[in-house]
Amino acid sequence: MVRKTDIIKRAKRAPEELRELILQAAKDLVEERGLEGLSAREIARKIEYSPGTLYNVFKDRDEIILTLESRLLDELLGRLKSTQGCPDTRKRIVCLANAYVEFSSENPKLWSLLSGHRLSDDKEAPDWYQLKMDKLMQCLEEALLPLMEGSDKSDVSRSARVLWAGLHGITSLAVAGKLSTVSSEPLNHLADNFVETYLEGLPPASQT
Amino acid sequence: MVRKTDIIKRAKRAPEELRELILQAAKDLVEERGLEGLSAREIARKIEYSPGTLYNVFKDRDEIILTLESRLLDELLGRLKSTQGCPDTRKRIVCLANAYVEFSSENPKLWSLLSGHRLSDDKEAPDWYQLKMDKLMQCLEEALLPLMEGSDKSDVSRSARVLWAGLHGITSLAVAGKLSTVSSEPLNHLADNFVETYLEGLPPASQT
DNA sequence: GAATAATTTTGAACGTCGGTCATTACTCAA
DNA sequence: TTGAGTAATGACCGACGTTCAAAATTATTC
Repeated sequence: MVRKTDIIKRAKRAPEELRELILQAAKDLVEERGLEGLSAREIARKIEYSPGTLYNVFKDRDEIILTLESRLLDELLGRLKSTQGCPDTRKRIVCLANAYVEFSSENPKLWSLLSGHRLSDDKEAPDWYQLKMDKLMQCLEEALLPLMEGSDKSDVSRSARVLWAGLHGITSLAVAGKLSTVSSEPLNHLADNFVETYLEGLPPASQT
Repeated sequence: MVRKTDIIKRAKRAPEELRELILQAAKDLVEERGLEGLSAREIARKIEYSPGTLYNVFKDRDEIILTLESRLLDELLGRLKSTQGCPDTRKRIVCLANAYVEFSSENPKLWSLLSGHRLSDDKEAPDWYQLKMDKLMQCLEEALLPLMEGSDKSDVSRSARVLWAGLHGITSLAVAGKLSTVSSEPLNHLADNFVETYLEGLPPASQT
């Protein structure tokens, strides 16, 4: 026997459930078609709601994308934290870099949200986004600290940013296929070379 | 006395002239409103042609953007070449990096075409684009060569790519405002630190 | 000059998009 | 059962990239 609620189109759902449904569909869409393929209408089609519904849950398209980015950063942070085991300081940083590169390679289209998505108009990233960035940066700073005992806090902070930006540059160019016609050098070779050489070049730690 | 050709809307132009008109309008548009603000219709409005006309000159929007990118790369290459004067090898590379960073800061919106523009669908960058990249890379490789006398060609090539990608990462994150909530560290400090530290970390040249 | 051919420019039309909001469909407590 | 409150809708807006038959303009020929 068929109850009415089996047929209705406009199913009521718990708000959280709907939110997750939207985000999952959005993620799938990006994974298979990239940022360009992510449209409100397409999400709506996937989850069998009308486009308007999305705007009861998210302010706009940017907010959906930023939420995906946020979760990406969370996941990345998790990966980085789980590489803390290595006793040797340098190796630990190389591990961090490898985790970063590996993560970016696993799903390039998703990853490229982080480098490819620009906010419309001139509005800037929300606070929680910057906070997440800071956490990531802190992770790098902590790993760097033992190598830079004699340096200012600001030096450590600068080096962390340089490492971060460098990895970002390598992965985002690689994902965009803009790094090399010929070389086809494995991504992690570039990343390893970068990290190892940079660390090697840091001023030797002075004991106090 | 008013001749007919003074009034007509549909002025005939030399094809090259029209092409330049379009590109100039496109460039202006990007400079003031970024990639998002660059629409075929808006270009057409600016130059007082109809949208269709653009498609007699360019295949599609991507081609216009790629042409802008190409000219950017040309200009950058020019800047890099004009810093070759410095006798000291290390300083010369630092100069290259500074030229790069300076160039990217002069017009951030234009610059961010290079990092922000993704080709639609899955079509890849045209050959001449890759060739230009190779030239840029060659420029770096030449500057690196004296520092890496004992190394393989492939090592030099790899280091050039790392330098390039690192600079790309720093400038593109900076342009996107994603590098630091607090620090507000001048861009060139990061770039200098990156280049100098990386160079310092390169294996010492072996004399043969 | 007129007449014809060749070329350039047009702008309406198509399908898409992000986003809005009055209307509708549904839920549930009284 | 009813009526208030909530969730979902989908037509609508303005804008987009792109196409293409038709129109306007220029070139060529007689």
